[in-house]
Amino acid sequence: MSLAVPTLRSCADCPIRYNAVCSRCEPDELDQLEEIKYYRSYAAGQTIFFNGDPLEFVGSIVSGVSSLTRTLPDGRVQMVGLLLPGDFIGRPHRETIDCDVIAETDVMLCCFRRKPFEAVIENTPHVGQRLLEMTLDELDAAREWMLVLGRKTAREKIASLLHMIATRMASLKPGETAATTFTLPITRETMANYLGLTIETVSRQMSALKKDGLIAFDERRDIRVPDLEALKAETGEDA
Amino acid sequence: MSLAVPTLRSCADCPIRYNAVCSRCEPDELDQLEEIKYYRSYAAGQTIFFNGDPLEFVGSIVSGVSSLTRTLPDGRVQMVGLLLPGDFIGRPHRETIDCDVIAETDVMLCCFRRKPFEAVIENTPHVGQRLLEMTLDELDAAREWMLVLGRKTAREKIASLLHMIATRMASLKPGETAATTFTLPITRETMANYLGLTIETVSRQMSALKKDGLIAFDERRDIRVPDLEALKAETGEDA
DNA sequence: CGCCGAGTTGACTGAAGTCAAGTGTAGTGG
DNA sequence: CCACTACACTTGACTTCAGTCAACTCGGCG
Repeated sequence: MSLAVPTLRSCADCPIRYNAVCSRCEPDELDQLEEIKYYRSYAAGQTIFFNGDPLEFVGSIVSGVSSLTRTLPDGRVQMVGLLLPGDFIGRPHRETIDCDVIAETDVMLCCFRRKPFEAVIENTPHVGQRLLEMTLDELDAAREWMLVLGRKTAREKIASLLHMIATRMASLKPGETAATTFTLPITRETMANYLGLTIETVSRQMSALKKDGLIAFDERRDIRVPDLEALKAETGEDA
Repeated sequence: MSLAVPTLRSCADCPIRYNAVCSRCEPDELDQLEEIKYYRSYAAGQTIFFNGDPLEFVGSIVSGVSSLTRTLPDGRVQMVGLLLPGDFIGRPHRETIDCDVIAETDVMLCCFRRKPFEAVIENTPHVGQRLLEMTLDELDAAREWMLVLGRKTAREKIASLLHMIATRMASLKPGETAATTFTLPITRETMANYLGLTIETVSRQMSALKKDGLIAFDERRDIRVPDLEALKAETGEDA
């Protein structure tokens, strides 16, 4: 399952030191975590956990993008979470995992065996407090997404996803202003599973938004948004 | 806003003593909470918080049912949470609330002003640990609901909601075996808002399930489920 | 008694799904 | 170097499920 494990690194120069579950830790708490941590790597497309797997470890995404999906017996798939660097996988005091966890890109995890990690939560305040805050943020995001899934049209769903990705990308390079260009990190199928649509509908709505001048692309994954506000007006969230 | 406030009661004989945010508290922790708690009552239909309101208190539902909803500018509504007795309203360290909170039935809340409650979380372990566990449960429920909203048919959505309410109600009164009879705590419109459907579709699917013998009702809100397993088979979750 | 709101039912419409055929690109092996 | 395959994506024709609009019942209440 794992690829080559990277050379062990110290928490001090970890890229997610200040937004992961460990971000509030005092030095002595960090020492406790450092004792039980280890790294694992996964290639794009690999499954990190299958639904029902025993939850032997929990951990943080150090780099890459991972998705949580649930599948109905007849094969219908719904993505229920998108995990970025710093996000947490697994939950304490749960014996098994109840969705598939898939590496959408190459992923590196900082793992803790579950039982020792539960002990850390019992014994130190800051890990549990940070985990509570992160879980509340995830709950807010999930509720936002329920509105998209339950009440938006296909066109609005696509516009919402593109607008979310565009603004997130734009916030990473704050020099640029109105027009934004980015490479979609996910396939049409992944978009469809996120939005509760079929790939055909995704494709048609992408073409329609292109025809209407709201987005532009030649290479299928390289998207240009000439006017972010115009795209936002298509999400249904604007008055 | 508030109706007549009930006579103050002690935590010892509180109906949600063993499943609310305080359920893990040691006697001294309970004393701390008892010092800052107060009760509020709301009539069915009242709004407890409007979207954007300052979050001055948090608290537990002692009795009744409350909903969380989000609304698009053109009026489309999506319910994003259904809170039953023991469930928690509000989140620590958040200045405002980002959805509407509505009393679906008469509701009694056990409230704590937010700032003192945050202090309790900092100073005692068991409130934060229990709140983390409850929030993780809510996140699981939200993800389960994303699958319902994104991928299920109208009939499967209705069956899923009825099955969920039947099982949750059953868990609240552990004396009865398989609670196959319950009173729907919500209107058809509320059901529609929860399921991402119209009231007409809800009504039609309720009639269809009734015709197929999966549920029975004369009074529109008093539902009898003769065979919980048969209902579950209609949710799409059974193989 | 008439009004109102909750709910039901019917006729029709339309948005998204299904099925099918196609393009374009990348990789593989003879 | 060119088939051959595989995969991601697009497009078209048709179907269907749920939405829209409208008429109706039922019960409660001033």
